[in-house]
Amino acid sequence: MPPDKRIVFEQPCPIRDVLDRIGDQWSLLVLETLRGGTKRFNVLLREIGDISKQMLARTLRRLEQDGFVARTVFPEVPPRVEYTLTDLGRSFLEPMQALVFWADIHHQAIVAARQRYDQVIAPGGH
Amino acid sequence: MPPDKRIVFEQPCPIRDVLDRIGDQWSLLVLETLRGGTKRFNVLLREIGDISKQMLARTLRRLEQDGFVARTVFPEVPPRVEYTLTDLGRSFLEPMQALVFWADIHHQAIVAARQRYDQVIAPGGH
DNA sequence: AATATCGGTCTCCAATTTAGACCATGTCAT
DNA sequence: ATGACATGGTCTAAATTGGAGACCGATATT
Repeated sequence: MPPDKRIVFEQPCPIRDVLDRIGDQWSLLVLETLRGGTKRFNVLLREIGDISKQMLARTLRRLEQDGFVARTVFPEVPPRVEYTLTDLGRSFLEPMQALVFWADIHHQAIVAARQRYDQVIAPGGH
Repeated sequence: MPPDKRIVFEQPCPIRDVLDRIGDQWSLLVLETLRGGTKRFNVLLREIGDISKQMLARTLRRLEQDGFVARTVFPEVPPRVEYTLTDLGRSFLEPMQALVFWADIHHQAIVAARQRYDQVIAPGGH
């Protein structure tokens, strides 16, 4: 993202600003995974399954930056780093929950729409 | 996305499947823009402002595919193509609205968190 | 010794996104 | 008649982003 894509009229547009952050491949998924409680880096990595270390590290750093998660380092060997939702992060789970419910309820409709599209529109093309 | 990243245990995981679609740079923004009613391609392009033609076209095609928006072509010259939310698309606006409200309410907290991060954590590094 | 754990970072390569040219067609002003 | 403009895209080349896997330092385990 260019440094100030989210700036409109000299002020950040809240919606754009927030959507730009959580609207990526992984943020929502990480947040959803942390709903289950404090977790270590490698636990997140394994639970999510198909995220790369690099992207998990980046996503967590941005979520930390924006105050959604807190990062705690334990100076042990081997190192231990725990990630946990902040109050802000937890408050975000509520609207997100609504989205997850919606997804559950309407998933079939989406799958059906895809099939219709593949059969009716795709062969002829636009 | 590899063709079947969203397939888990031989069945699509609804949450992953839906989040993978709407969780991209542009889908939520396009949907939010269409909340205002039926719009033509170039109107969307101008209202969103910093999306490229190609990405708008792609995003709209996927939203159409998944049944969120309907596409109507008027065989005029110059061509006219209108995009409008379907019932499914409109039903999605409700949980999304919750997200938008949340963003409005908590935007300041996020901005504050960023400043804290920049001042406290960034200089020392991790 | 070797090997594994842990939380990353780094490099290299593949995939995605962007900017911008281009297209066909018809209307409007010169 | 000629040129500019509008529309809804698509195509290409260049820039950005993402993934796979090597690597690290310190210690415990085999």
